[in-house]
Amino acid sequence: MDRYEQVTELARRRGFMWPSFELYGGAAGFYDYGPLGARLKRRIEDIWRRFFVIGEGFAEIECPTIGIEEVFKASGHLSGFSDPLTECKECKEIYRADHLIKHIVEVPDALSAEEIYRVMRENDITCPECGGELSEVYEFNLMFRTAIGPGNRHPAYLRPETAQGMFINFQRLLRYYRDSLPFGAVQIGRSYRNEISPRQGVIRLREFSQAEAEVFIDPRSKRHPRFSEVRDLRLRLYSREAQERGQVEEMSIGEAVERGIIAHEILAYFVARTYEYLVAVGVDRDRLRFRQHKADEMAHYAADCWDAEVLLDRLGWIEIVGIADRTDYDLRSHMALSKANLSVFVHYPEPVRRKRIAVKPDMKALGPRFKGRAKAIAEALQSMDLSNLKDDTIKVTVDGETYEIERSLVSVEEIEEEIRGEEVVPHVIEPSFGIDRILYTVLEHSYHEEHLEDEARVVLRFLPGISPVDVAVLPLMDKDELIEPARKIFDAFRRCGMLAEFDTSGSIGRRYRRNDEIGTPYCITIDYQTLEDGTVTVRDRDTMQQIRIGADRAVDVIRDLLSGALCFSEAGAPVKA
RNA sequence: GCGGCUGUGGUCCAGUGGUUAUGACAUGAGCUUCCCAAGCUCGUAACCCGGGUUCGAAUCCCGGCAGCCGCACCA
Repeated sequence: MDRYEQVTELARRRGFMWPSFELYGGAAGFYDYGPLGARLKRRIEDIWRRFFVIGEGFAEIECPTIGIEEVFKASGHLSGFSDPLTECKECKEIYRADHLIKHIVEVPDALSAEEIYRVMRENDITCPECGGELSEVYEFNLMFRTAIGPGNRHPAYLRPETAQGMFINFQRLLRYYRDSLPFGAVQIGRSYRNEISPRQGVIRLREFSQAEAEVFIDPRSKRHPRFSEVRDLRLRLYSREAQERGQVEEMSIGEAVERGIIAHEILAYFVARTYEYLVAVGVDRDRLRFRQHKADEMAHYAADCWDAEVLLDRLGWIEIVGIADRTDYDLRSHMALSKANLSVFVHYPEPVRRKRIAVKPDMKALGPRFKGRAKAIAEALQSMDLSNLKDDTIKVTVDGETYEIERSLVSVEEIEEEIRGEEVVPHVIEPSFGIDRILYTVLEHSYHEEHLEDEARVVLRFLPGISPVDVAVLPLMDKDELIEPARKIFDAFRRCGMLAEFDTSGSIGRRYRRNDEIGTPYCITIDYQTLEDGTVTVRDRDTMQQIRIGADRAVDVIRDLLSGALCFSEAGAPVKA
């Protein structure tokens, strides 16, 4: 059994995650989170909120998981997110149709399915495997399609990313942030991709959870005001050039920007924050690197992209976060399709004064004379070069017709104007987190097997605050006189909102091991000494050491241990083994 | 989607065309003043689904589903 198998087996058995629809034989690409998994996921998401919603001040919103067709027309997912496929009628092999005509057509992407099929027939393309006849070309779109209301009048799709929710709410968000850049909005939620063949458990799902931030910035400056906070952070970078050499480089964030390895401060800033977040949820920093996308693997919207990758036992390096500079691609696309103005007026620090020659046609005279065409003629006059305005009569051509206008009907004056700012379409920096993959990584990187004497101890070394259970309360024996005081402590934890488990079954050692396996950081045991002097033992998951503390301090001590305010060895009197 | 391998209690595994499907671990109840998966007693619990062959199928055959490996796919 390799690590992947051990972790998924444990996760299944102890209630972290289960294949969905098992009762009816299952469906690939879907997973349920069990009691411990759902809690673990919530905690991973809550820490994400602490970093990005609270730490960065990005507003969290929640949008429908179903989107109407226009959204994905604009986003490019309707055309760019699908592949033209063809099938061999003989051997049933399936091919990317555009790949088969690559050597004939320069840009097969630009062709429709019908056009590709026509090219294939004209060139007698047959199955590369068996030479059989190929079927008509059909589009396989990775989006799940549905319809709003009865009939098929309003096609809709399950969203393939949460990002579009932030883009289409851009005007509302901009208003919410009182018309000023930069600002960010985030969403944590489900997305859907109808993968052709999902495998590897929770790593490639058809329904998955994303946490995405869309940070709208002024495109004129990609500096970050808090860059100094992360400048000295060192991490492993695997840039395009480094990949050519096959050599990962460790360097500081500041150096990466200075050397132009990461394009700009803002992208680098979020690479750094992503690193901090991943380490804070329990990703092993020695199995974490940031890899730059090569030009040909970039998504259709991205200008630059860095992935956080983790090393997993069976699967190798796996992407868990993508940090992309989406530039103004999305906002411009939505502007073009919706005709809405998705730009921001940015004020200059100082208004700029500028002199300008203004041509003013006399509309009182032009209006009655040219009626409906007056406006077009006036505009033509205004756009004329001054040199054309010297003669007594001015000739203007509008829509192929030439009009003669007396020079006296046009006045030219110099005006001074104040320019206070300009309209810009913001660029978007997008850190996009795959929550399910992060959760699996946390499980695998937390998994430890220890060999004590001749038995194995399996421990999930979750960081405090991540583990699904905060503390277990264990009466040494299943006796009323021990259960009663134990219950009191258990209730005290619950009243304080801490997640405690109460367990009387089996021997104390067995219960410790059970809690090790689900990563409970501390166990409190109530024994006969408790009845005499009111103390209980606290056992530390990682060292298996114990201390004695007063039962009345149990809640405070555990809370401080979990928050890191208190160190275990100083929290109480040590218990000799 | 294609090809190969696989599918037995919660987990790991044994097994056979024919009585009541083997075991370990886990799990439930109980006993044991029991601090690191101890012991004892008694329980609960499975042949992936559908069809076919057969007197009889969990076993053989076909199809489906799921998992693993390879190919393709993964904007």
